[in-house]
Amino acid sequence: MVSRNRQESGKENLRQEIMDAARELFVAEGYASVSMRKIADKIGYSPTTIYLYFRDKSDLLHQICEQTFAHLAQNIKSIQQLSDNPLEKLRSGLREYVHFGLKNPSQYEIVFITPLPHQFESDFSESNGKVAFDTMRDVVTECVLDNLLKTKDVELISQTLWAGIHGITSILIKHEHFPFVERDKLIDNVIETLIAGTRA
Amino acid sequence: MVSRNRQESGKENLRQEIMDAARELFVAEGYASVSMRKIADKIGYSPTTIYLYFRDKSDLLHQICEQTFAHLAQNIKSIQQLSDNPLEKLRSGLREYVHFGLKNPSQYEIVFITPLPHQFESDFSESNGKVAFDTMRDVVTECVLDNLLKTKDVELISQTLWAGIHGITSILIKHEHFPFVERDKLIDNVIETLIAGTRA
Amino acid sequence: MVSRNRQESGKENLRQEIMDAARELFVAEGYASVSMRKIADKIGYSPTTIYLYFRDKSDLLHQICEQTFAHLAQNIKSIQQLSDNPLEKLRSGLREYVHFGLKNPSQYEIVFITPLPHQFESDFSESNGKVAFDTMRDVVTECVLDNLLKTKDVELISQTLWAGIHGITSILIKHEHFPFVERDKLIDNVIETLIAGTRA
Amino acid sequence: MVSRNRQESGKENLRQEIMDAARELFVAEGYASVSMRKIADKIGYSPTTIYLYFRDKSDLLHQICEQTFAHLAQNIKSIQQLSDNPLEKLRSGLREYVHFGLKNPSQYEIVFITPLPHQFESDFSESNGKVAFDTMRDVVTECVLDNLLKTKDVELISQTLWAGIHGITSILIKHEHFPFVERDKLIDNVIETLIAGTRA
DNA sequence: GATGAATGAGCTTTCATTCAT
DNA sequence: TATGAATGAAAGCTCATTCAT
Repeated sequence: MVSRNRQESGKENLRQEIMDAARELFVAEGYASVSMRKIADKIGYSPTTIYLYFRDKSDLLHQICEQTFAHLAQNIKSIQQLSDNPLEKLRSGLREYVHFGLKNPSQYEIVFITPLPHQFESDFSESNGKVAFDTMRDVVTECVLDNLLKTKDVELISQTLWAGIHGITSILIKHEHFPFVERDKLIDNVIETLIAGTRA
Repeated sequence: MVSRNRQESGKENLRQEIMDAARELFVAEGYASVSMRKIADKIGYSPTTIYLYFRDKSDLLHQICEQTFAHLAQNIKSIQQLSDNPLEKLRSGLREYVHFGLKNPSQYEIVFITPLPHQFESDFSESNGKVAFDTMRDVVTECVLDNLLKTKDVELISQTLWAGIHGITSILIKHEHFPFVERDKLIDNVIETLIAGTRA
Repeated sequence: MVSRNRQESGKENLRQEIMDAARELFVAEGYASVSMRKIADKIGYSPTTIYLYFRDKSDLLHQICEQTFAHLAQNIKSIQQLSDNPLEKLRSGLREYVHFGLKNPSQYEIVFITPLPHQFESDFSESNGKVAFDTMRDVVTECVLDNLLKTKDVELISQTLWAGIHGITSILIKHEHFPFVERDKLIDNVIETLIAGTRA
Repeated sequence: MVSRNRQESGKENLRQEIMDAARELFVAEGYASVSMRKIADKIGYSPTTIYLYFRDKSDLLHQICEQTFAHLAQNIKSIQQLSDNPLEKLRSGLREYVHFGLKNPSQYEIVFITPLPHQFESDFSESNGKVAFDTMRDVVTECVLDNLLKTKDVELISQTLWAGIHGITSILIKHEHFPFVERDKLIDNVIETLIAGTRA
């Protein structure tokens, strides 16, 4: 039942090990259904050990989310810096968002999909999640300033785009067995549809 | 302690009463956080009584979902029948999908969002959820036949649209506290953006 | 380990059974050191069962104390009613107090001796404990009105007397192995000394 | 997080530092409620360090009690030596007993009040507590020899007096929130009542 | 001499569920 | 049909303690 990988993993980053194990379990079974014991079992430590690294269960979840958000925001920024064309920056940012989700499904799920207890719902606006969203909105602003879009309501456009890319990301992650058309084609079509619908 | 409203409510169908109470609680507090006792208290019966009507807690949830799901398919169909214009049928169907999700967030979550214990894993493809999806695809087919869209790939278009409306529905449900623009305006914009991007 | 006495005890008063077991354990090991499991084991039920009769551990303790106080107050009153002479009423009340403690040592200990968590400390003034104390003070008042005592400070006298009878009661209970002189003689001497010292 | 005061305090005797911190915490929160971590935090060391000086938690308590107990016997003796008058020696001894208990309530509780795990059971008769009692009895003997008391039963008188002063000491400690009259006045009255009742 | 890392045992409490009636 | 009584299992969490360094 217990697979000890202390020696193997180099045991240096037990904290990260805990976060990884917890994230996967939270995604697989839901936050409320995952016990501290289950997490501990998964990494081969005692439940008590987790409390050496995290204040309590909700702190553990919180740290996981923040880490993922930071990761996402950073990726999007890096990608966007590769181009000067606002529209192209927008497109590449949207694409990176989806790819990030597909490359890190458990991280994406935990922050954007899995239903969490109410106490966590308000955290979003103060967290790195906001940073990631702001990154995208800044590019929308650029497009608006360049008169590239059919409306100047930056907030409305940004949220619309987010809804779209979150939609495709999450159904691809969650409904693995749905008979989707070819994955990249579908992603492209979603993004191009969103951009086309947003332009004149 | 609990004021019984059996006589008052005059309800004969205790089974339905239980489902209603449970549904409301699941929505308000989340499936995992609702105990059988809470449900029982809400309707003024003992917890034991619930087991006369439902095998266990998950059965109760399952019955609620199926019941509400029948409504989704039916609602979409009804709405679409109000118009002859294919594009209008498409628009009203998309809108109904979102509204249904927002009116029944707990059910929407359960089937489209939440990771469930494996017993429910395959439900989607066999459930009324699929029926609902097929309903939407049929209208897309109509639009394609009328040459209203920029591509004839019905499956690609349908899945793109579904991605979009699932996106807006799920972020509105999950990120309750995100500072969204006015809700109806956002929903409208998503749908119009999707349709505009799908047309010429 | 578990001695079931459900049938034997007539199982009617499980609530009282729990209180008795808990009282004895609290006295023997201290409130904080007694777990709900220990109490449950002692009566041969599961820990969960206790929660059918008491809100939580502190409620259980509270109920035990109140019951004992009521018992004590009632005994003192009954005894005092047997006489009309104020001084005799006082003497018989003091004696009954000591005898009550010695007849019900675990009950006496739990309310008057065992150190309890801070949350319980303020309860005393609002409880039946006050009733018992007031019973004694009323008789002191009678004595004062009859000019039988050397001072008229009713409160001071009452508390002094209480200190004395609590002292003899508690050392007789706690220091069983101390080489005391003959018990009744000692009790009598304490009470007579207190009364003599309180009179002119 | 904890400001170490090793250098600042300049204390060489960590052992004594631990005992002081522990004593204060035991008094404030009760033995069972004080964790080794709390003690360690208070002095700015790790919990592990305590085990370098004490076998375990109960050993720590034991050492504290013995240390303070030596003080009790010594204090009473010192006080009594200030007078030649037997009655005055008796009075000051009684007073010192009460004051000692109130100044060291946790130690007083441990030895005279609290039920202890059986390991401590026999401590009283072998401890400095008995020495203190003997000190008091010797003065009673002096008083009897001087014909100052109404009876010559030294043991009976001594135990009566002990009951009285233990009574006032323990109720003042345990029933902190009882609406006592002014503390020193009450203590004085108890002692004067005991002495008056013991004389003529 | 002192500690960081880790744990087994135990805590109070809640839960879904069963069973006799 | 409905329930009161009871429970096994498990939850999150804290504690005294150990061990390698």
